[in-house]
Amino acid sequence: MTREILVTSALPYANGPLHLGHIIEAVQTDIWVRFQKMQGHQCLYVCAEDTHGTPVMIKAQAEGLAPEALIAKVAAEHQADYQGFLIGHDHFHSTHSAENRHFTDLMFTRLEAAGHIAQRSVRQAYDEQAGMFLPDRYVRGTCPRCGALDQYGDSCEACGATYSPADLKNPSSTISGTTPIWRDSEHLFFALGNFADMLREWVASGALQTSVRAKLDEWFEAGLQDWDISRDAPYFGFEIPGHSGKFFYVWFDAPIGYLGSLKAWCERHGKSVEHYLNPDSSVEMHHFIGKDISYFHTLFWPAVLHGSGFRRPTAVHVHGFLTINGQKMSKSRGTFITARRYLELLPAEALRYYFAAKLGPGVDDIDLSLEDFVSRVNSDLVGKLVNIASRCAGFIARGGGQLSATLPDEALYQEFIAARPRLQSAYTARDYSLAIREIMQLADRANQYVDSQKPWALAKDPTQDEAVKAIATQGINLFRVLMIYLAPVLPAMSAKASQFLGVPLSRFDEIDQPLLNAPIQKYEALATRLDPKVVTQLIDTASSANEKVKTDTPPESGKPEISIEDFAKLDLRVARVLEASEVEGSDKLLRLTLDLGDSQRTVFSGIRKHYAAQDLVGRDVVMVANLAPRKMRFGTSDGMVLCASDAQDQLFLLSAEAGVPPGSPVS
RNA sequence: GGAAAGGUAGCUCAGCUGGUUAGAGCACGGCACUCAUAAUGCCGGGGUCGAGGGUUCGAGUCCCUCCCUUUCCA
Repeated sequence: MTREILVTSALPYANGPLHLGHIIEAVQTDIWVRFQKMQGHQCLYVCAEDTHGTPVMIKAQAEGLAPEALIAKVAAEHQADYQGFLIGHDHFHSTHSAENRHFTDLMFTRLEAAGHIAQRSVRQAYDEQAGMFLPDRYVRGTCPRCGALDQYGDSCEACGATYSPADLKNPSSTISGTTPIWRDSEHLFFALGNFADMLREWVASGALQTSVRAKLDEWFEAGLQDWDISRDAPYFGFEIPGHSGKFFYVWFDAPIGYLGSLKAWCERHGKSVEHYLNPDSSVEMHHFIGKDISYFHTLFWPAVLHGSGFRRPTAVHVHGFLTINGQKMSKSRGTFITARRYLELLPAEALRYYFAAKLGPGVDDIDLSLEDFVSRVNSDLVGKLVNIASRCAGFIARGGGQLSATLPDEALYQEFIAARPRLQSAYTARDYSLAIREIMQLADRANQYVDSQKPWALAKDPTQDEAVKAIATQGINLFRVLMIYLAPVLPAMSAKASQFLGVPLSRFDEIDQPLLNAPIQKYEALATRLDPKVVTQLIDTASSANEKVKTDTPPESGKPEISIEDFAKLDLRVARVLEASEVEGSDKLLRLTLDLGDSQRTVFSGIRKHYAAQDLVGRDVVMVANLAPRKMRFGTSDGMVLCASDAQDQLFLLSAEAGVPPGSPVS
């Protein structure tokens, strides 16, 4: 039975380049879509640029562009990157489009008419100089709990506390640097709570992975809160009909972008968009997303769809994050690898293959281990898979370029075909790593077969020409089956293989018949080995390649330049450790008593993991003597000792050379 | 703080509802072969399955405690 399937992956946001985290999601989705198409299903893959909101507006200002110009530029870059990775969107649209406005207005109007929109006043930080309300992330200040400086308005990176910008001490606007004032404004809210029963029923329908479902149960338990969907001007977005000066929050119209893109596709292809979106539509709708945006896609989105008279998603498929060499992607570590950077250095399909080999159906994070990446691609793809064709092609060419009329080992061919249902269910379930394992096992079998038949030995005997050709024909046929199995993952390579074999590799059921009596073309390399040195450059130079990126986002590691006067404010002193003891009730802290020559200080230092208390006594360390005292649970810390840390967060205590009297100033 | 996922050979990972000597790929060592992009095949070394308790005739697999990593908290 032919299924109709609408598929989306999350919309990339128009304020920065795509990185490999975007790509893994696109690859996961694309493989699934290509697989469905190879099953003969009608599968439509749409995506769009997510364009609205404060970050885009600010960035456009910073670049001296109109927002429309910025999003056009970024969207073009994003699409080029997607194409580079062979992502086969049937349509790529924009949330800043007539189609999206149509659905956004329509859905809001319907929700409002049905009583799902509430209105109430919200007090929010306001930047008088910039003349705008500030999202939480645009207010920075001192954490109210731990006192860490320069924290975002919603949470503290140092102690993990969450709060509202109003709780920050010394708040300042990241836009103008001025101190924000607090101002009231009317906001519109989507009454999510109205949909609790509907959502529970939807969740029970099996639309979600079990772990995501468990998360939803938690959210249900906590109670569904109204969702603030309006923002005040100035805001780059759609003005809300009937509420002049109010704009749709970017997260309201972003998922609607799926539908806007669908509508644009339908109009170009003479199809009815209602067919896809009616509540009783038989079309399946699948969303692929990262786990960070689960809430929007598993609660708000189905509720908004349902509340405005549309169908709900068939499934939301959530994947984990991408790490590089086991570490979080980070600009300062150089592991923030942009899609562009990768494509400049390496072939797209190598990464597609590697991601496929590691992607499972769960929400676990996926690690890109560069060393593993190289060996995996080189040995699996080149050493095993491509090698089958490469080692057999010569025998066929010498025998006239024509495959034999029969397979010498029909049973082996059957064994390869027999894997098909297992692979189909693995692909369907997004368990690509399982599929790849199976396929590579078969590739091993194919090499074993050739090895056991030793065609190169037979080739020395002219009377054995037919046998040699038959063995190679068997090998080529096994290769053909494998390339069809891998076609969703390796579309370009399978296209090349298709030319080589002279037949399409576009549907799984093509393998029912072996390829016999057919001419094949001269073999040309289908894949080449990755050079480990080049792969290393992904990281080595990624940080410098991203310098441009760095300057237009708040620096993560780099701190703002300071003057000599700023530096002079620090009172750094050499101090001798008189006593050191472990703090009971803490596994990180040591209590240090420091001698400053004319006085003594008590300082708590979180270095217990790296230094034993008794080893510190007598050492001359460097301390900040004029740091504001901080009250802690265990007492007051009156200063801090300085440490260096490496990338693994190993700490190295700074110490002074012997002979310096305690209390000496450091400058 | 609350919650989730994970911690299995040097590396990346499989191990279903508990059951014979814990697996694969890569890396490593030896042998074979030379058709193939020094590819392939065979053989081998290597793991107290995070730690400690418990249930059981029997636990990587179930229960409890703890440690570590990662993630989520609208």
